[in-house]
Amino acid sequence: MPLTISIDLGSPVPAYRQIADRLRETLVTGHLRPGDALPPVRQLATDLGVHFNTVAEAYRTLATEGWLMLRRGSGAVVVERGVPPPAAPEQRDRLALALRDAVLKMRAAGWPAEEIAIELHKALKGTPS
Amino acid sequence: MPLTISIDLGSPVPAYRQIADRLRETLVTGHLRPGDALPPVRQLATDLGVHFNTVAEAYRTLATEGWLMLRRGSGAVVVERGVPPPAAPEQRDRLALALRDAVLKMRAAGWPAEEIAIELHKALKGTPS
Amino acid sequence: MPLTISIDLGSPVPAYRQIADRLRETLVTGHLRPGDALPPVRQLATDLGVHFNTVAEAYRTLATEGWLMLRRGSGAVVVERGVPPPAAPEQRDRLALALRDAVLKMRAAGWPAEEIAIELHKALKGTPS
Amino acid sequence: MPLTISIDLGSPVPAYRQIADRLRETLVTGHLRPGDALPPVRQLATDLGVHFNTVAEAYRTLATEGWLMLRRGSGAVVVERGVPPPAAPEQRDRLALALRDAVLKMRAAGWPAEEIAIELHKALKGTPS
DNA sequence: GTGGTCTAGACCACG
DNA sequence: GTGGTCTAGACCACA
Repeated sequence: MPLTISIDLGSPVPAYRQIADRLRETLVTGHLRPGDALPPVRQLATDLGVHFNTVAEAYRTLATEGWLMLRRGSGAVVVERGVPPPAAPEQRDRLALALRDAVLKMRAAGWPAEEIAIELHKALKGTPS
Repeated sequence: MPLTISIDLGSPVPAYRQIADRLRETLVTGHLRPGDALPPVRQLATDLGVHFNTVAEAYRTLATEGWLMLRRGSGAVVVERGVPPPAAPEQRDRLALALRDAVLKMRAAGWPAEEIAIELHKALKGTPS
Repeated sequence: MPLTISIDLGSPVPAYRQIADRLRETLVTGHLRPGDALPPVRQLATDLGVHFNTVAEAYRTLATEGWLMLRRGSGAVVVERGVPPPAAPEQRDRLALALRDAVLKMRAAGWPAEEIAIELHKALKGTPS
Repeated sequence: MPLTISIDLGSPVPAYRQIADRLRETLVTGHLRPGDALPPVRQLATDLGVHFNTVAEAYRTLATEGWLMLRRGSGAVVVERGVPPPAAPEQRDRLALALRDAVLKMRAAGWPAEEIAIELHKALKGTPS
C-alpha cells in the first residue's frame, strides 16, 4: 500500500500539521517501520494538492520528534526508536487536555457517551505495546 | 463559585478558543445552566489577563453555537437548548478525527493504552444525558 | 383584541426597534387607527418582559416618525396622518436595499423564489391604499 | 471585473455586515463561483476605506455560513456548496420577518404596493435555481 | 454598565 | 504575501 493519507483543507488545523498527524498515525500503528522510506516530498505534495514546502514542514516536524531522519538526496527514512523521551509534565497536560476537549466537543455536538468510547477504542486498536 | 477558569497564554491554541473551550465544558457538564448569566466580558477579561475583545470573541463563538444569547445592555445568558443542531457530516468527521489525533499523540508520547482509557472516562464522567 | 405583539430577544435587532416595527405594522395595516390609545408603557413592558424604558424608546421612535402623539399623563395616541412625507432619496434607497438583502438572504438559505413571492404578498395583503 | 462593491459608512448597519451582505449577493447571483478567489482582506479593506479587520470579520461570517474557505497563506476561496444547511426554524422565521419588516416600512414610507412588487422581482431576477 | 463596532498597529503562522 | 490573533483604546447603542 503506497501510503494513502488525506487531509482536510478548510479545516482550522494547518495543512502541514494534518500531514504530520496522519503520518504519525502510520508510525504509531506500525504501518511504517524503522528503515522504511517515506515518499519524496514533491510526490506526496502533488498527491495531496499542496505546496511541497508544506510537506517538507511536516517531515521536519516528525524529524524533530525523532521519528524520521532526513538526508538531502536520500529522502526521509523512519528511524529506529528507543523508548519515547519522557514528555515534560506541561506537555503531558496539554495532550490530556486535547483529549478532554475533543470529548467535550463531541458531547456538545450530541454524541452519546457510548459512541465516543467506541471511537476511542477504534483509535487505540492496532497500536502496539 | 464565581466561574473560575484558567487558560494558557503560551499555548499554540488561541486564547479566545481556549476560553470558549473551558466555558463549553461548564455548559456541557451542567455547571452552567439555562438562564444563568455569564460574567461581563470586561470582567472575565481582567480576571484572565486578556483584552475584553478576546473574551467577546469567545462569547460570540458560543453564541453562534447556540449556547449563549448575547444582548447589548443586558449581558450573556445561557440559552435553553433544544436538540443540538444536526452537525454536518464534515463537522462530525472533524470531531472524531480530533479525538483520534489526541489519542495517537498520547500513544506516541508513550502513554499506556490503559491510562488513555482512564483519561477518557474522566472526561466522560459528569457529562449528563 | 388588546394588542398582542411578540418580539425575539436574542435577535441582533434591538428590542426597542422590534417593538417599534411590530407597532408600525398594526398602524400600517390599520389595526390601530387615529385616535386609538396605545397601552401604557409599563404595561406593554411587563407583557413583553423588557424594561419600560425600552418600550418608551419605541414609542418615541414612532412619535418622531409622526405616527404617535405622546403626552405626559395621557399616554400615547395614534395621530391623524396626512400624506407620508416624501422620503429622502437616500432613505428610499436604504429601504429598497433592506428588501433586497432580505430576499437574497432567503435565497441563500434555500427558499424557492415562489415561496418568497408568497411571503411578500402575505406582507402586502391587508395594507390599505 | 475586479469585484466592485460599495458600502455606506453612515448607515446604522455595521460595515462588516454590509460587506458580507454585498458579497453574499455576488455569491447568490453566481457572479462569484466555486473556486473563485476573493481579494485579500487587506486589499479589499483599502478599496473600501476600512480596516482590514473589518473585512476579515465579513469573510469569517461568510465562512461560517459555508460560502467561503479561508486558508492562511492561501486566501479566501468560494466553496463548492452542497445543499444549504437546514436552517433552524427560528432562523427561518427571522428571515421571513426581515422581509415583512422591509415591506411594511416601505408601505409606511408611502410606496405603492405595485412598486414594492417590482422591487421584489428585481431582487429575485438573476438568482439562479 | 452591558455588549458591539471599529481603528491602529504589532506580531505570528502558514504556504 | 496571506489570513489569524491580540492589544489598546475610542466611541456607540442599548437597557
